[in-house]
Amino acid sequence: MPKIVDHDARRRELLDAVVRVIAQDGMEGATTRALARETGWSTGALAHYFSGKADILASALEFSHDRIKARWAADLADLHGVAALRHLLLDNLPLDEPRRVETRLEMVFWSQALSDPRLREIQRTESRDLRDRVTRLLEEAHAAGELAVAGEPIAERLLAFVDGLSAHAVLYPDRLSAEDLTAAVDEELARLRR
Amino acid sequence: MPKIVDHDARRRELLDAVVRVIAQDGMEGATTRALARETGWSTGALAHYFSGKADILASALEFSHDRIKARWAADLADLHGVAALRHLLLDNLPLDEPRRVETRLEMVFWSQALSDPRLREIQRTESRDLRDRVTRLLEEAHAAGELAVAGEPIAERLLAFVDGLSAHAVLYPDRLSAEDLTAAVDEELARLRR
Amino acid sequence: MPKIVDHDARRRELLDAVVRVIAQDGMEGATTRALARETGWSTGALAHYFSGKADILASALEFSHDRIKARWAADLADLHGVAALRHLLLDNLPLDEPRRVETRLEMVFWSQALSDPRLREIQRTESRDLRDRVTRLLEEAHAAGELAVAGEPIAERLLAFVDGLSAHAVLYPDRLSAEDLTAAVDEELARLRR
Amino acid sequence: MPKIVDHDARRRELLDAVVRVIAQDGMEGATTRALARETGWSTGALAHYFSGKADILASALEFSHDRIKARWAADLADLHGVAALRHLLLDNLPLDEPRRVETRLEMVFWSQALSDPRLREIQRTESRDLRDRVTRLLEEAHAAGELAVAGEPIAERLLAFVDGLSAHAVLYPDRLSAEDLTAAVDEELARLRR
DNA sequence: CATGAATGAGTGTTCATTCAT
DNA sequence: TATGAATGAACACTCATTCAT
Repeated sequence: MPKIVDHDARRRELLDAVVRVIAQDGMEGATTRALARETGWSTGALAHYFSGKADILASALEFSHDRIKARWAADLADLHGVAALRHLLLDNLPLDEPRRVETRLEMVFWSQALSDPRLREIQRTESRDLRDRVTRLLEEAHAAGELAVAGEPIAERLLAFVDGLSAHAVLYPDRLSAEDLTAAVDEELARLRR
Repeated sequence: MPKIVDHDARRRELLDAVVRVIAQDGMEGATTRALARETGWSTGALAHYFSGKADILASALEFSHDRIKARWAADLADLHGVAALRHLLLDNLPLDEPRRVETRLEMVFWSQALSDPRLREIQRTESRDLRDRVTRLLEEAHAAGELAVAGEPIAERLLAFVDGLSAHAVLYPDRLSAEDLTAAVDEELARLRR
Repeated sequence: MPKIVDHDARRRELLDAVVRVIAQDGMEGATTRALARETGWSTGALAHYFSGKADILASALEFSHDRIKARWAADLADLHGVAALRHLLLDNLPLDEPRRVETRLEMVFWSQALSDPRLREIQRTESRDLRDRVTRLLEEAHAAGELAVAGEPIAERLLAFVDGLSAHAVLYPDRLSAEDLTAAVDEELARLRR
Repeated sequence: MPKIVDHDARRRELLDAVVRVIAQDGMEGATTRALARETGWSTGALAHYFSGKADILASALEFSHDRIKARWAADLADLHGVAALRHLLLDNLPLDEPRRVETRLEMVFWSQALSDPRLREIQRTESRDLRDRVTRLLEEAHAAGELAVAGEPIAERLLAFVDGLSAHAVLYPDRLSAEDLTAAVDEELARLRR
């Protein structure tokens, strides 16, 4: 009997390394050799799990999103209304190193998505899901009397704000500390209460 | 008798084409050959004006910023306070095709800057200048009684918001129209009046 | 308790699949994976029966020849003189699909043999055996008064003609039908009668 | 002013080397690196003259055919009837080293053509042109009273015979000398006179 | 015996750069 | 100045082979 590998588990293990490389060195640094080196496997090994580089990249983006959503599922299970909303928004900010990696990855893929329809579609779907989730939380909080307003346009702007803060925070870390980011979100939420 | 060329004028002419290619096809599409083709010159010709590809890219980023700042110098000359502030913020949004090109370019360079210190430094400087300019306009408007508040942190957040909106607008054009973007800025300014 | 496998029978079973792949997709299509897939076994299984790819290819060539010779042994048992000769020559032509496969295989190996001494030696031996067999049949027919001439040079030319017809027939199927091929051989034999 | 290269002349120069490599080492030996080495240029240089390896191979086949046809144009200018026909048929045989190279090349491409429609089409066209040319020479000789028969089927068989002889001569050089090949053609022509 | 995961050298190709003209 | 031919390292990818299971 040959060694049997859990393909999905191995893919996730590989993609974890791929995400690190892209976040660290950008798309130019993400050569197949560099990816193989970071995974600890040979270049040929990647071929068993991905159909090619485009598949690796798209899978890495999906993997990162899946991991984030799994975290939300765990973290938001017991939260509701504004508390849940706040948690979700803060989770989208580069407040610690793992999330700085996520933000950097996301920014690299924003750029790629501008000229790659497949990546753009992945991000479109993910972003819409997040917006809808925020919209629902806004409405939940509004129904509970926690917020004075709700609605998709507000969700839209909140997320744009969060993404703008995230980008600035990783590009200009001396200008926006974790506290600044948290305070910015809290003040936005405070405004929505009025 | 050597041909006399206005180096700086030629550089700007070349960089205009470079900016178009990067905004259109991303960094992967910006090969030296593609850049040369778009400029209408040969690859060797670019070598007379730039020390290499890294120089072309950095120069393209600076060129785009310079052109934007020149536009501000012209547009903001007769504007003051909130009117100037509003114009500046709206100018940072992809409200028309030329500025969509600028936003796309900027996003490509955000990604590059994450792993390229030289580009990051250029953006750092430009971004700080813009933030300081916005801070001054806020204070000017506050002094004139147009705004209830002012200060660098507000400038910081305004610009983060504008960049977040810009990114979302080019990535998800069906979600944020030019009117949505303008309305978002106007409501932010309205809030600052209270 | 190891499984008992008839090695030679298994080899022939594998080689039958190998021959199909080579005849169908050429040498470039005959990757170890493609061969394994067609055999229905894993790549590793082939390693138990062959020392490597070169061995697979040489064995495939020999296998095809062996199968052809076994067919002759059966078909020619009761034939003599010109009748046997005619049968043998026609058997070398791509008159039906199985023999088109044989011709295609042979042509692929002609090409390989030009730069592979081992394959060339196999073909040399097989071709000489066939030529000698044809020579003997010519002499048998001549002795029986069926033919006016005999001799090795005639065998040589007959076989060159048959191979040329075979190659043309598979390369340009619209130019040489099965009937054309049969007629060509029959006219050659008719000439030898005079 | 840059060095200006006659692209077509350079292509022919490169293809001459490509033909040598393929005839010598077969298709497996014709790696881009090996081709570049034989041409005396770098691998990148080939990219200036060919769109890729498939283009190199197809061009090499066409180049060889063009060179052969140019030779015919020169050699057959003053020949007519059977003399022209004889010259043309003998020219198709590997009677000397340059034509052994041509035969080897042709055989490699026969094999490739079996699984490559583009190459097959090139050979189809060339082969049909040659057949038509032979048919015309047969009719010319027949009209001049030099031959007792003529017609396309005879051309078809003559060329199949010549190709079969060619293949056997390069595969089994000890069995068919240049004299044997010449004699075989001459006897075929003698038969057509009766 | 049989598997298929893993290897890494080798492939065709692209590209920033150099430089003779 | 400007050209574009030429380079050769680096790229993504394939493949015959090995081997632990």
